[in-house]
Amino acid sequence: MAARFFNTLSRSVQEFAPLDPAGKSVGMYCCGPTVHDFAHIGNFRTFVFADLVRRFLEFRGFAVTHVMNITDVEDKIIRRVREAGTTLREFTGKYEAAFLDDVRALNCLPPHQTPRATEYIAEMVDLIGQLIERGIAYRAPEGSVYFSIEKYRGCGCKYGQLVKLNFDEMRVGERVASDEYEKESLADFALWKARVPDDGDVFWPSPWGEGRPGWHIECSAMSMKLLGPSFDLHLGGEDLAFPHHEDEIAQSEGATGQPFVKHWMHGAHLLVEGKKMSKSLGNFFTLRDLLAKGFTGREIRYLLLTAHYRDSFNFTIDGLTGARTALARIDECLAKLRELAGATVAGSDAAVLHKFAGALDDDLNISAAWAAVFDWVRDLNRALAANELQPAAAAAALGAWQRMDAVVGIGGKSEAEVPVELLALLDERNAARKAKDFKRGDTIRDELKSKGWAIEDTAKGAKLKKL
RNA sequence: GGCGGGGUAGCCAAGUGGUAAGGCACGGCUCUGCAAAAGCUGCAUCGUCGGUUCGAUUCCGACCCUCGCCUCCA
Repeated sequence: MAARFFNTLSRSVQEFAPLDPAGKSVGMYCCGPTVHDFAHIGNFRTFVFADLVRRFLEFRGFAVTHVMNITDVEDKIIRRVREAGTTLREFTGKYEAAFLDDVRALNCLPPHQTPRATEYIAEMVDLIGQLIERGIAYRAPEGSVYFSIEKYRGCGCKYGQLVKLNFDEMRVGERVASDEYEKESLADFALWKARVPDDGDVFWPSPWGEGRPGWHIECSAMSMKLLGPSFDLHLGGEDLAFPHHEDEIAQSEGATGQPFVKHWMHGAHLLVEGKKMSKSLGNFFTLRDLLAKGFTGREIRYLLLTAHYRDSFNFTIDGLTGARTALARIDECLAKLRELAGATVAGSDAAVLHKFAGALDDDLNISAAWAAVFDWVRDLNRALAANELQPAAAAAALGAWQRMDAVVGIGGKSEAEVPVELLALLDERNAARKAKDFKRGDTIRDELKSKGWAIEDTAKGAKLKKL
């Protein structure tokens, strides 16, 4: 079965087939962070979504080249650099490093390339030059360069591929910044922004004067440079569809005359505690905030991966607590399987993999995929409880889990090493219980608990588990 | 105003023209000296009103509510 994804271009679910004639290589670009602050949990939903797409394509045998840009020059960044009295590189470096730490904490596979906008200025200038040459872009008197949507349409290109636009009804220009009044048309957008005093040291030379690139041109220049003028897959948050991605298409196709991206996928936004995230509501969480509350990256990742990527999702602290319990259910089962399997080696249990992968083939139906996993866990638990599972079957189950986990990236909880002095306490409690000195036994149990370890009395004896 | 998503049990969330996956929470049971942990197990008629149909949560229409985009935004 082939993977089918919703393509924003066609507004329908269609089979994913890469441009590569061999059907093997996939070029995938995901709009990355603007590094002006710590990224929040909503941002990470998109990056975890992109990571899922990449992992699933790899699971399906594609050789994916994953590119994610770092936007390290932009209005907000420049303002904050000025306010902080620091340099661009120092300022953005801090948040870039934090971002990369955060995605690592969420167990996202590192993209193969993470280009910084400021290192591709030459490519952007080239691209703008091509657009000017083709008469699609123009230089305004103050030195900025704009993309003309009218001229672009005039050469037979279509503006409005991702979003149905009705320019007569659109409230175009209601929020246009005052420094953009030199545009010929309100719908035009900046490719190159002329240097202004507030930019400080942040500017580059260009044939049109000193300045800096517009936002949209970054992604066109970097994606085409690294993946070619036409590539397979472009992802981002749903808010980027218009204007950012629409403008990327216009700039790229306007310059090259070739189709830019075959398949566009957009992830829906996150609500937090039922509301749009905002600092005043107190529901604005960075990843760091959540880690500081004691939640782990895998719990957060799991929760972000419980809902379909095209539906808005309500992220709550209660949900995060529930995620912890749900993961423990999987962890417990895996631990029992490992114990039973021992050194036995076997292939992967095909039935669960088939269900799991089939669900994801269907436009990444992750909820159905999890249902397959939990049904499987329940069946295994039944067999384990009835002592009916053979070591070979346990090994096959673990093999299947390994393959599924390569997609969901939840991992297994690592078994914490029990300190020897606690093991001695455990032995003492066992002895006390054997002697029916339950009072002493319970005292030790409480003592262990206060040290962060719970006793689990199982049929095979007492075990310690880290709380 | 234009365009596009949603409304399924206490919460999160799949899905289907023939009476509804999974997870969390909750109840019951097993295990236990008691607990805890773990396991098993129980728990909904699908926003409202009409229509089509032998039959609709699933199709059509209207309405209500909600979220997003319309040049800061994952």
